[in-house]
Amino acid sequence: MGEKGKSLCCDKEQVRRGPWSPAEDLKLVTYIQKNGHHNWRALPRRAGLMRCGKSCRLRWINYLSPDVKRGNFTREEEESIMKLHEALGNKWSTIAAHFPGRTDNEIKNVWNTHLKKRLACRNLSSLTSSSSSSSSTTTTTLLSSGKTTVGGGDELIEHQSTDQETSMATNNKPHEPCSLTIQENPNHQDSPMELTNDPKGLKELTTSSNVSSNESNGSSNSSQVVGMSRPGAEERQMDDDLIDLSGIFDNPFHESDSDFWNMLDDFQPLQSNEVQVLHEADEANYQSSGLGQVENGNWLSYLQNELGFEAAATESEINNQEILPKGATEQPVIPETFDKMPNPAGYDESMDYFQTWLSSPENNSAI
DNA sequence: AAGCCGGGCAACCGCCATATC
DNA sequence: GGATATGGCGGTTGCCCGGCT
Repeated sequence: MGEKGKSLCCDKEQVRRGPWSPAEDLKLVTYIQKNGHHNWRALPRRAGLMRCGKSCRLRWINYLSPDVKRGNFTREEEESIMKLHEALGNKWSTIAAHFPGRTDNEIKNVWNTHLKKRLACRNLSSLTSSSSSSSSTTTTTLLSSGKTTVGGGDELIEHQSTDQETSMATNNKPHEPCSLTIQENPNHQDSPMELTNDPKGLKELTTSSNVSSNESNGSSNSSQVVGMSRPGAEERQMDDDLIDLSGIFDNPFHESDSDFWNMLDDFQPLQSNEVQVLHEADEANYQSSGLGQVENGNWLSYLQNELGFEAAATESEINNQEILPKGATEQPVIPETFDKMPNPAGYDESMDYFQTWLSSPENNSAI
């Protein structure tokens, strides 16, 4: 290939770009659940998607895979990321390897949007405090706009870093301009905590291992909160090279705000001995990818039923690697309107969108 | 109420590494 | 060993949404 490095997996004239629609998501999930993803380039065509293979891969890895941990980063995760970044730099995939269920893209985003600023503030803070005082006293003040709980969204925390925090702020990367006032994520916790003038309470605020951050939309499903807290966590010294978080992320579905994932949650209890129909050649890959660890046959069937689809069942159909609409007997037919489904903003927030879309006579009849 | 602005994040782009022929 | 195909990674962009004026 003369143009090494160029992504030639797709013809830009032919592929769809931009946000993924629910229908596309479903197609991708359906296909991968049935066939695995041994060949990303061929996948979109076989799955009936007008997408670039790389786009499918990214969508799967970063969002649709059941292995992806949905939800917010805990304070500990954030601290771990900062430490790892200090040691590894922008090796996002390496950093992500320490956080099962977290993707490099997600960690990269968290770093760029939150942690980089926080670190900059800490560095600045440490400079300020070291020049003005040698005291190691933590002087955290809290400016509340009247609400009494964290999570109300209005609290500003003027934060001078602790010794522990400043000790981590050794990154030599350029600092972003920032003030010493940090807008704490209003949802940086699992449950409201009373704020008083009690310094102890303030300390808890800044060190609690139960707080979670980056709640993207504020609706937290308690069943999906993945606690990283453990006794003495705040004093825990991190391994420089390896942070073993295995066993912490055991729930493959962690979208705290998405009915889509909630619905999938509902089907976990239904996971059964249903045989996963796989192409033989794909099975090893499928299993080694970890996909096989999560038996999603039932929720897949549910989704397919919701859209009036049923999975290919016979060997020939499987070899054809296509999902057949109900009633179709030959070549797979992806309803035209299926691709014309709108992509409403925030569809992620409600799986009802599938039902709503289906409830439309024209859409339903298209299937 | 409407417009503006900034933050957050999903997705894309281009390059590199590795596998395969 | 070279050419090509594919996967993977990191940087960046652009859209959406909530808060502010």
